[in-house]
Amino acid sequence: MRQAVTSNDIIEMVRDAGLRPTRQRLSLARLLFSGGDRHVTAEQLHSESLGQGFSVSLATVYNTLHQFTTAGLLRELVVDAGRSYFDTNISAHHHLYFEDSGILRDVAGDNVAIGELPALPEGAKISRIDIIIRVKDCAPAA
Amino acid sequence: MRQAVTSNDIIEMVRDAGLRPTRQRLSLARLLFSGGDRHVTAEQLHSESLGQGFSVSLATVYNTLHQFTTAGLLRELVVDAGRSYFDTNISAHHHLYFEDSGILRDVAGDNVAIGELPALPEGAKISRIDIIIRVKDCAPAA
DNA sequence: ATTGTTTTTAGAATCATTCTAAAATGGCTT
DNA sequence: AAGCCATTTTAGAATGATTCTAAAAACAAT
Ligand SMILES: [Mn+2]
Ligand SMILES: [Mn+2]
Ligand SMILES: [Zn+2]
Ligand SMILES: [Zn+2]
Repeated sequence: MRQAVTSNDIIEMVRDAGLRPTRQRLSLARLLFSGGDRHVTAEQLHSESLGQGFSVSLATVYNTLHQFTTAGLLRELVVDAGRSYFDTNISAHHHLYFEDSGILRDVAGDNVAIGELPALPEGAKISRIDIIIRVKDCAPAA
Repeated sequence: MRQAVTSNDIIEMVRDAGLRPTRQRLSLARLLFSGGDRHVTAEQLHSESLGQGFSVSLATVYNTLHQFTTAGLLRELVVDAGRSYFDTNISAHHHLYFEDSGILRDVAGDNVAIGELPALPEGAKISRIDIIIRVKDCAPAA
């Protein structure tokens, strides 16, 4: 399980990722990992931080999100051209995407079965399979 | 079948899409639909046009790609943050994406089975299901 | 405290895409 | 053919998310 709650858990998590537990990284990690799983954009996380009264630069938010992603603490989702979401749920699962509201919802990974795939070229390895179910909220976003 | 080869087929296709068969649209349509299926970006199609000696503005390439997409002649793929691909294959199928080279390859639609999905909210409709198998070409791109 | 490394930051730069407003073209009618 | 009006194309500016730059701040180790 990787449900961090205490300050020490957060510090551990960042340190284990090979990153210095700086004030900014710890605050962002707390926002990301202290509640349930989330899907956030850099801008969202940035304004959430400012809202909570602690200021980080947007550049640091981007740096941190990418560092966490490289360390395997986050997964980057491409669901909409020109905007990246970061997912705190790194287990195998897929997504429901509400195109109108921009909201993402998880779909359990075992709800999808993949049959035979074409043979891959020499030395190629599947790095990930992304499944996005695009939904049109025919009613205006609640 | 929608394999267009003759000039008349191309004109028909554009006209049936509710668009005037202008020189630019016909030339772009010919590039897109005269060979086998393709996955192109706006930039790619634009420089391909210039390469063939007929000049279109990039704005027109974007306009045309979106108009063709709206008309159902193309499908827009989001596979990489910050770059849109347009797919001339509009039948139900999925994609293999070579992350290093940026190449897309089709995967037959019946190679994938989707189980039960979570209940959708009132009036919501699935508009599309995108499956992207990301491949790391462990060897340098051929 | 000193030093050397890592991190943060403001602001500039990038880059795909969209927008704007003007010029060109197309389709009709006379 | 000439005139008219709607549609299309276009160059260039604008946008917006992201990345880069180079300098200041924070950190860890001595
Ligand atoms: Mn990225
Ligand atoms: Mn688009
Ligand atoms: Zn998720
Ligand atoms: Zn395809």
